[in-house]
Amino acid sequence: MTNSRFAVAVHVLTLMAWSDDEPLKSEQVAESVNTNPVVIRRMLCELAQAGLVVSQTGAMGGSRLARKPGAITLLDVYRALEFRGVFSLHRQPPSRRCPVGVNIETVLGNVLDEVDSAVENVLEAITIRDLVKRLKPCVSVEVAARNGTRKHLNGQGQARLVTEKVTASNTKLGRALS
Amino acid sequence: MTNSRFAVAVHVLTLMAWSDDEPLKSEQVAESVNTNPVVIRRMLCELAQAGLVVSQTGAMGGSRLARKPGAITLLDVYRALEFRGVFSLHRQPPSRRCPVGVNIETVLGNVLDEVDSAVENVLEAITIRDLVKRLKPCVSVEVAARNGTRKHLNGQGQARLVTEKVTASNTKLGRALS
DNA sequence: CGGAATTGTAACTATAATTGTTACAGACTG
DNA sequence: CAGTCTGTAACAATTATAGTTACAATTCCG
Repeated sequence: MTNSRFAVAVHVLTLMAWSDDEPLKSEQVAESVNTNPVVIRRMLCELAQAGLVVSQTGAMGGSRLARKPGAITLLDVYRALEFRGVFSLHRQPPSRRCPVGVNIETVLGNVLDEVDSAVENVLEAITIRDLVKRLKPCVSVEVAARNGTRKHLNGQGQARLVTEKVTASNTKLGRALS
Repeated sequence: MTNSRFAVAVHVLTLMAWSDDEPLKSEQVAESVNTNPVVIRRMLCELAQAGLVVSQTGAMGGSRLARKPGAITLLDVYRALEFRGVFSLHRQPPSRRCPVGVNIETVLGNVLDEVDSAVENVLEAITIRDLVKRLKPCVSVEVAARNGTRKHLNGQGQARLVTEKVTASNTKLGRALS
């Protein structure tokens, strides 16, 4: 798959799990993912339709997980994005005058189903909570490294237009992102 | 995956297995796959580089399997086409200023490796010979049906420019395709 | 209430991968 | 030598994804 939709969706949900129940703005998420906020909102709509996140419009709005991270599997994410399977069949159907062409789609379809099942079994066994857990050791290493080289790693952020009022942007993840 | 390269490659190899050792011309294969001969030749080059087929240039040339169908697994095909894995990571790397973004690629990479392994295990267990076997029952049903409706199903082929000499086109699969 | 902040969404453009097409040089057969 | 094929380059067409701009609708807060 040339596409990173799955990776981005998992990233987004993991970010929300990381930030507990605090709603995130699409702009914050976009900054972490390193893309455009509209791309994120588009994806959040899909995830919301699948019941994985809930969003709120208006000032102080944002999105958060609809369930606990342990109750969201990567299979849920995969299905939310409506992938059609790992491989595709022929774009245009093979010749019906050829004894192989006429039936290869059926046979291949069975193979692709087998592959898809295998993929789904793996994805079903991993939850967003698992990913957060896997993330934590990496991050503490990272934080340790960062403490040793504070001058290098701090201060490379662009100036953010954050007021000093206590807002959602001024909480745990908000600070991490700004 | 939006692409049908895998399906086409498997189709091609199955076709060659079906036709035993008789070399097939790219035009014949293209007719079965319902695409352009150059698309087939391009793919045959990849399969040849991977050691799955051998081709011969010149008159009376064509391509055939380099090994017995039972010695070619779908994993061989998958690898020949150099897929990079079932999913991709982010196109552009996530923010290094975000505690999630900075490590999500590592964590996701592990997940994608797990998925890829699962896919490869399935593909490794299926050979081209298996597919030919799976094909055969379908085809006999098809042949039976065709015999009942011969007038409909015959004669819809375009006129082919086949000489009546005994050529490769005049053998088992050649007849089926013409 | 009115203004500011955010999502949802439409309508584009841009980018990238695959697929399809034309053309032709080089290899092989008879 | 004449005719058949593959290998390959070059380019157009198609499709999916990603990015951008714009704006209506919703919600919060003073």
